[in-house]
Amino acid sequence: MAKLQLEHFLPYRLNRIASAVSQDFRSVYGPHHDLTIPEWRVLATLGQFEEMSAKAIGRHSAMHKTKVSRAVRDLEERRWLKRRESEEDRREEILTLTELGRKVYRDIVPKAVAFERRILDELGPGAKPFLDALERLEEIFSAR
Amino acid sequence: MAKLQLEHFLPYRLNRIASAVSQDFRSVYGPHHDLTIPEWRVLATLGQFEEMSAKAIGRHSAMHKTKVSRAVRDLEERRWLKRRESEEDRREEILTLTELGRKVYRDIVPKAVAFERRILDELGPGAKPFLDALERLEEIFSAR
DNA sequence: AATAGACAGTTACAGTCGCGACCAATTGTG
DNA sequence: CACAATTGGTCGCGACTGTAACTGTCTATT
Repeated sequence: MAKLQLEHFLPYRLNRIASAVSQDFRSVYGPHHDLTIPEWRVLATLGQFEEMSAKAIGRHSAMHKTKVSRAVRDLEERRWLKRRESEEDRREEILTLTELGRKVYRDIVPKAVAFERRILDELGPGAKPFLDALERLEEIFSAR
Repeated sequence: MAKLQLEHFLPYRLNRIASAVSQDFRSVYGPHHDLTIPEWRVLATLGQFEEMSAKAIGRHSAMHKTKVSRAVRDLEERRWLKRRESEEDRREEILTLTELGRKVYRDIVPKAVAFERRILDELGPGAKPFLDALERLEEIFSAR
């Protein structure tokens, strides 16, 4: 009978590591801005692309459309983004960050980049093969 | 201004990969047994250790005690495990799998091992450094 | 022996999530 | 041009989660 040790089982380990990393990343922006992960993803996507529809944000950040919808609603209430009706397709809303939203974005990005840098530095020479493996995994699972 | 591309950002990638792997792992046992992740973790832990308290299961499988409590309740209803009061400490309950529970466990384990094997094989020579990096990350984040 | 604090496990509650139904706008088909 | 099918976005619902409060038991201090 094959043995299985949960603590060495890949899906389990990946989940633990992913949530530990996310949890720790919270400490990067948490103290200054109170953000959920979905909100952060919307902010990051809009910071990156200037303007985008909710649909496109969902595609780019791998979020269900209801999750995007709610994150957008909350960010709008906080005046970090605004919406305007698309002219070509009036079902669509074009979303952009407000000046305040961009300010927060510019505040967080360098911290996020440094956070990632710190982790990769701790992996040392192991970082490159690790990132390669992640890429390979992304390929594998996007094909399914 | 440092740039940030969400799709290449480590916490984001780890979360995506972890949930894709878990999702895909569901397809291993899903068709035969309907199990949630917490239930699977309890089953796997008890399969591994024969008998254990809920507290110990939580520690070993990194789950909050309320999550363990509910998973145990559900598995008990399904007659996959049973509880008995500890004799040394009557606050504690000693949990063990029933024969039915062990049957399910023995059915799933080889599939789980094969599932993991398949992923690592797809990583080829990159598998070893990848696993090393995971171990390193576990160290880093358990220290925090 | 009595009582205060710690501890195992459960429960109530509030927040979050995804599915499915929905609305309004758009596109395709006859 | 009508009307059926599709699409972007929202909302209600049930399922699941962690926090905090609670119950019952144990342990340490007196």
